[in-house]
Amino acid sequence: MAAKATRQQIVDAADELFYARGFAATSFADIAAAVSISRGNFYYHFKTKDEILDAVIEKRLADRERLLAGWDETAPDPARRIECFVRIVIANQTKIMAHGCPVGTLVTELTKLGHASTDNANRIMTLFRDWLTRQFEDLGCGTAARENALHVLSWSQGVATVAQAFGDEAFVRREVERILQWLESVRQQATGNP
Amino acid sequence: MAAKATRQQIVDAADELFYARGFAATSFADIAAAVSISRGNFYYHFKTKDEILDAVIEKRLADRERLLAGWDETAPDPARRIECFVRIVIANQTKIMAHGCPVGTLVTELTKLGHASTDNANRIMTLFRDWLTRQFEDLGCGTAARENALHVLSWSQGVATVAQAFGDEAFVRREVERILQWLESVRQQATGNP
DNA sequence: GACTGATTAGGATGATTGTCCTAGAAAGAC
DNA sequence: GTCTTTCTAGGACAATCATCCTAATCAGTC
Repeated sequence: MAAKATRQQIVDAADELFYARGFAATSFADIAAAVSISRGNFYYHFKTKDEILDAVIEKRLADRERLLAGWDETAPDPARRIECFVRIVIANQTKIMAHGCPVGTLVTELTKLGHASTDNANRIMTLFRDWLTRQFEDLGCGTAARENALHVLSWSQGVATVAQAFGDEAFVRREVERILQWLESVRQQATGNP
Repeated sequence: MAAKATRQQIVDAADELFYARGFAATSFADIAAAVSISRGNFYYHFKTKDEILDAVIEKRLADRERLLAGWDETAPDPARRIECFVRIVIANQTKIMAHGCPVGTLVTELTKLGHASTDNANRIMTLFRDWLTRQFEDLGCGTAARENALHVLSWSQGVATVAQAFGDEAFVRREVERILQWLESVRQQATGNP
């Protein structure tokens, strides 16, 4: 139980540090210091840095799956669910302006490093893409569902990058309004409902 | 002259390596090997790694300024100039799918590193933003010019990130068509011309 | 209370890093 | 041809890193 707690603490700390500083720039010592344990103890739980990375990816994946499943249950229709997705850039605005998108920046970094876990990290991107595709299908978009899903995903990545660069809150709000307006027009065209 | 050539070679090699692997993951030895010079010779031209980074940023900035100035001269109207900007994601598609946007990924990395040259790198982002703003102003968008500029910039960053993640060429083409359609509607509304 | 396995601490190791130094080669001035 | 400046080479340095190892401590069982 103490072990479980320690392991969980390590993954949580690594998750935040990888997000804030990047994977490569975060050292064993950094994570150990954040959890207040020794490097030796560290090695007992994770034999390599790549193992921690994979654990962090699994955690992030599980977190996002839970988030999406929650929206599937609570939001009444696909359009509202997509809106939930869109609004996370406002909910997480402060963190995004400081460190960008947790998913996009990790994939970018691992790709550049030629890291073996790149595909693994990409599973989170794929999760978002497929979930969004399902929502647009439910909305009645048919074959355009996947295209629209990638459009929303791409939109979120762009907003995160520019928000990080300029730290412009008003920009984020305007972009959310803009994409929601687009979403509404897609919904009307797909359903025929006003 | 030999010195100038060597220095230029170093900057060019660093530019490519920083793009392909990232700034932190590129070592002195990597750049030296790419140019086939010794680390000692290296130090003669650049005293610190940060100096190389700043030189690379200056080069990228100058390259982009030249690119934009070229469009200012060759393209007949602001809408066509913005279209030139949009189409670079197709022209550079292969590199973007491999390493993302050279500007966006650098800013993201330096921000995470808390690097002193973050603001410096952001000057390239700002260059794009201000140039795009000028184009939308010339188009007659008035106060919406800056908002539209950020929209296009954000669009390009999102496309680059998703293209890098999924390696989907068709997605890039569709997104270009989409934004050009939007651009056309903005132009019509701003100018009143068909 | 002794025993066993899980957990922790902290130092050792070898590789890599950015930085620095010194000596020699090249090149141009006089 | 000598001299001075510019350039190049290659090794030395301390710091940092991921990784590994060994010994101590803890918790639960008999």
